[in-house]
Amino acid sequence: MGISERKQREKEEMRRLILQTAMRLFVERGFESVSIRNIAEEIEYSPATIYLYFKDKNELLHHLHEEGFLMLQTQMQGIAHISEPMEKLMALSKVYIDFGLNHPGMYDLMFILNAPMNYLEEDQAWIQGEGTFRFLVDVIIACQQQGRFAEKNPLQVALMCWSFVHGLVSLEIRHRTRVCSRMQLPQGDYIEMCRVYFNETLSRL
Amino acid sequence: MGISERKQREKEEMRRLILQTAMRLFVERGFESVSIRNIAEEIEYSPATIYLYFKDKNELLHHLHEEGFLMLQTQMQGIAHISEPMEKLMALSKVYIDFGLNHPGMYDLMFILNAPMNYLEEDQAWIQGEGTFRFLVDVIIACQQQGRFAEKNPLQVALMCWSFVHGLVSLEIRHRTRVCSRMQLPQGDYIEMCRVYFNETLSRL
DNA sequence: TTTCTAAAATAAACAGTGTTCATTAACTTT
DNA sequence: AAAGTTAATGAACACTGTTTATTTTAGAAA
Repeated sequence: MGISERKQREKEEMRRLILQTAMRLFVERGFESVSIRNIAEEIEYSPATIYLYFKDKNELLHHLHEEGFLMLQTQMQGIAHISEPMEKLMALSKVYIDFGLNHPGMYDLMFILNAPMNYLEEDQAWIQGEGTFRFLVDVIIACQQQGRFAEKNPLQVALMCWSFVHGLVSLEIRHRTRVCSRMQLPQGDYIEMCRVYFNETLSRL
Repeated sequence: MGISERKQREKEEMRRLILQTAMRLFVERGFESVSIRNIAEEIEYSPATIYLYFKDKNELLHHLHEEGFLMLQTQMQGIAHISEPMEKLMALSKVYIDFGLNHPGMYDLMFILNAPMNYLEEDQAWIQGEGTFRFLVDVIIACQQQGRFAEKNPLQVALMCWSFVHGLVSLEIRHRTRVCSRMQLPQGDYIEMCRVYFNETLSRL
């Protein structure tokens, strides 16, 4: 029964072709100008074909956002070797911020846009987000075992850290930090702000 | 020459009618489902008429986002009387977070969406944002005069505070805090997190 | 009061979007 | 070769923001 296996394989290849093309257009010309028709034209198929492989655009975007998490997690593997917890927390923040500023479109999809979340049911888990968040929580717990962050709920501390760096990145991406550039706050000092946040304040809890 | 004055007034009234209707639809049925045609139908004019009063949708959204800042600033006036700076900082955070969670569509427009910023030229000031940010900076400076926040750049400290609360609100609005609700972090504890952030950590700088 | 003119409003179109469905083409099985 | 199954598509639907030529409206001048 090699035929149905081949068909399965071809179907999977088609899915990947669509995703890869969508991703390429996405980073090439930005998110808001990637339509189903654009993708279809690029792969020389009819727009309707894409709907044979993905329920709707939300599902397509969800899979793209999944790819984004693979990218981010790859970056995060680069700091897995760091054993000193506070150093690791700083390094993690740097990875996160760099990722956001270097791949704003991807960051958008992962942490700002509604679309990829609309694909999930109300009660369904956001697996990618949880996996990444878990990484942060574990670092926080390691910090706590060194006596940092008092005996606070590690999830709460993790959410505080995440909120802080997400706030920085998303305000920057959506051009809201303009209030600062006009006020002569040195740009690109985000890592320094993390250092202040983590080393000089949060860690004294 | 009362006629041209009346015409001016009528023109201004029409602008307000469009803005008010847009705003109503906007809070009623959410942002993504408010089209120029919807607004036009609601006020019983042709869609093309709206383009006689607003250059494009970006400009319309920019004026809506301006209204949002008026709302927020009104809320902020409610804490103007507080003289103790750290208390004021906490109250300001509460106002900001409550505003975001109670008017997610408005918050979206003011701090997340690209559209209203696209109306501004590259080098043009984001007046509304700067005005509101200034309020925060002044509170920070008052805190510093009490010996808080060391001798850090007040703009930087302000951006850190803003990033933190914006991170919390925007992750919540865009349903990214799902990672926590599934991990049993008590929801609605944002104000407590601010307390920890400001009182127990940042203020020790 | 009637004609002229300038402003306001619109109908219709353009080019695009996501999505669906009846029809066609290709391939597998009988 | 005929029948059955699956994949792909053309064409349409109901939208979107936006522009332009045309018509309506209303004040000014005759």
